[in-house]
Amino acid sequence: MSTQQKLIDSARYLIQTRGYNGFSYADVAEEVQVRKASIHHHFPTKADLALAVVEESRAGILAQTERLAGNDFDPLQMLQFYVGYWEKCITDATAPFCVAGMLAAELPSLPDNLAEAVRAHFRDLSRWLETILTRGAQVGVFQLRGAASAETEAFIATVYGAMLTARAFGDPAKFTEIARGGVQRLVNQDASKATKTARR
Amino acid sequence: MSTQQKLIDSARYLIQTRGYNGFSYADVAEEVQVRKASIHHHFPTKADLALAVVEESRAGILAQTERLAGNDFDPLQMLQFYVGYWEKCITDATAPFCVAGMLAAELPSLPDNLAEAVRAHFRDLSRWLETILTRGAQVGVFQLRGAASAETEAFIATVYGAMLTARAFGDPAKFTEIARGGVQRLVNQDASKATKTARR
DNA sequence: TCCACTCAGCCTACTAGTAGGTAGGTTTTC
DNA sequence: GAAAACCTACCTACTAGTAGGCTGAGTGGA
Repeated sequence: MSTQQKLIDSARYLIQTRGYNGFSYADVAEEVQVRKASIHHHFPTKADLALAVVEESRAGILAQTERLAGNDFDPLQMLQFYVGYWEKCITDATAPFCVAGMLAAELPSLPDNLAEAVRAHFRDLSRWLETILTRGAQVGVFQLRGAASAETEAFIATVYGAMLTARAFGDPAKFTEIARGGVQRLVNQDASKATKTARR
Repeated sequence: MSTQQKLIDSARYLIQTRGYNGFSYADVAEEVQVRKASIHHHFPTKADLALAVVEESRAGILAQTERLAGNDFDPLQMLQFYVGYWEKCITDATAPFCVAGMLAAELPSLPDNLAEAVRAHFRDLSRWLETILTRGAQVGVFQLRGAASAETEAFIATVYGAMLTARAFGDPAKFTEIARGGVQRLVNQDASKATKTARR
């Protein structure tokens, strides 16, 4: 793996655990086993490094969004995949928190360009999830109580709130419990009782 | 107001906006218009200052919890009061985030005693809310889908997730929208349709 | 009433250590 | 041999925290 990638990975982990204001170039240098100056070679400023971390995540979401274009996906399975991804990350502590969630909390103290990237991340995530929820409602797998945008934001709040709660109680299991409840809430109870294969 | 209280208030605001790792004694000194050394006089270490902030919040919750002892309260009104409190704080930006929520995100990087106080805060909050939810279920105002503890944690996640979401999107209205939805979800639909006065 | 004393509160001036960042030279790679 | 990667050595600004002195409001005699 390239040093540049190692630097991004290290920064990601440090942001997840300690936040933007809680880590330094010295920490990254220690982890990746290079000198501080070498990090500045790849990322002139700390904001540049954090930006690279966020943009990498955004690219991941964007790639996922494009895969939804064909409309031939299972909305429920997609949501369960999303929650399951974080379940695994949080449970085995590889990524005990979403990097964008951490940065969102620190938003008012972040450099402008980084703050904007974080907001963009949430817009991207929101768009991706709203597509899934809308599609799910169309095929009858989901039952939305309000506007798709509002339901999407509520779902995002549940997932990120679940991360925070799990951290606050020091218990990863709480994430699973709360997040799965958030998915279940969207599922159309009538449809899931009647048929098990509610596809187009 | 005493200097000590001014220091706590200043620290509270700074933690809410920038987090524990995002502010310094210099910032507090600037705001309260005293010298750094004077802060150390009142609070020997930064952790002591932050601890005072958290303990003040805990005391508030504890006082609220004691008021529930008599069982003569309206559970729905209580929950709406809680959400309304944060609605006001976030909307008028007096307190754009819960101090414990912010610290919970930073938990892994906090000094031990401070981290423990934050966890204790969440235990207290959880106990208070669970009392309200349980009582609400007893009198039929609320309808709990699962265990009271699970519902409580889900509600906490929704509220704190709503704060994070509002900050991420730079829109305080999102907090109101999501949090009120969180309350509504608990309300017993049958009961609220049938009678408007579901008291003991 | 005056003096001696205490003490909280606040100050200036300082410490050791760390922050992010830079200048410029050396090594590695294509 | 040129570019990219990485280094040593350094800088300035800032961090939390300390040492020790000044002030002014009480307190307890005699």
